[in-house]
Amino acid sequence: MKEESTLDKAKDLFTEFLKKNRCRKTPERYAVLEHIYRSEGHFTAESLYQEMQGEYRVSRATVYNTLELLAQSQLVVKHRFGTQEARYEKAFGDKLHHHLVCIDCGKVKEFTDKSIRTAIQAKRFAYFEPCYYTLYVYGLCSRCKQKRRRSDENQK
Amino acid sequence: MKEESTLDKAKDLFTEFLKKNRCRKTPERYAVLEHIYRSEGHFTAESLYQEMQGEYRVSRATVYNTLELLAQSQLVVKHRFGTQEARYEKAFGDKLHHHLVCIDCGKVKEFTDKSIRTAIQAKRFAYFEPCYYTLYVYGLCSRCKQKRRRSDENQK
DNA sequence: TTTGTTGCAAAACGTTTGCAGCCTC
DNA sequence: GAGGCTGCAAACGTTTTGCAACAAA
Repeated sequence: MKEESTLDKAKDLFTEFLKKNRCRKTPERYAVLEHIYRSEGHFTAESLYQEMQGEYRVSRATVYNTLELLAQSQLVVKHRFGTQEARYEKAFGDKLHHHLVCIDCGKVKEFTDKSIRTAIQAKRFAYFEPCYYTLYVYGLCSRCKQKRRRSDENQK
Repeated sequence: MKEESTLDKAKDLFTEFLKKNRCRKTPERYAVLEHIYRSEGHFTAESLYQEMQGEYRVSRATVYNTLELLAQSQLVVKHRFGTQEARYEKAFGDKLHHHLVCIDCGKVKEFTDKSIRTAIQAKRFAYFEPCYYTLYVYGLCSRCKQKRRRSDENQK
């Protein structure tokens, strides 16, 4: 039995999703999916659009449209860390993780925690069927914490 | 000893915060705080602005400015449930809670869970000082789940 | 052949900003 | 009195939309 790469599996899942929802399998949609699954880390709609320009010609509209489909099919997670711009990341094949967001500089770090994950996944809801979840812990990164301390001292 | 209302306590905390950050105590800022703490549930910057018009004349700019200060002082939490518009809720005096967000209709429900809360609050980070956190569980509310089931059946 | 999808540009939307005047401190 | 804050309107950046052309089914 041949081993399938994460990208291949993601493609299969996307195809299945498109079929189920009677959407067309356009090359643009697969190009977006490929680009995302070949890259690492977070990205924005605009950064994705820019990066893809050399490689495959897609319009911004299609990028947004495809991201919406990928989010619906849970191949991508859409984040809003308090800023105006939405940030995305691939959701399949990666370990589940949570996010630390610095309230001063906006930097985002990831972390994992088994007991948190277990507690959340154990939860059952009477009239709600969970699909996925996001946990953002807001606070100060060490750099910004120091900055604040310094400016507090100056104000005395 | 006189009992202080939640609103009074919130005002005191806000005053303290303003003093600490060398901001002015303007009537507009307190009007916004009062309105928020006299209302229930979620709101947007625009809905807050609209609601306040009869009661106290504040500009949109001041509403945004004050919401920012209230978020910084943690008297208000700012949420981004995947939509473009930010949603806010008061953060002081209310029980800590998490959110269920329907991915089809966007409706938001609250829930609490002690073991989740405990797990999150127990977590320590090496180079990060947490202030607050948000947990959003995305999924389908019972109504939208039924709707999907029906349309799936029709498509067969 | 049908009609969902595309690219493009314009529009919409929520939010931020610049500025003159006001009012805390 | 100084300068932070206000209201207003214009500007901004992100996302959505309308439309004609295209291509998947």
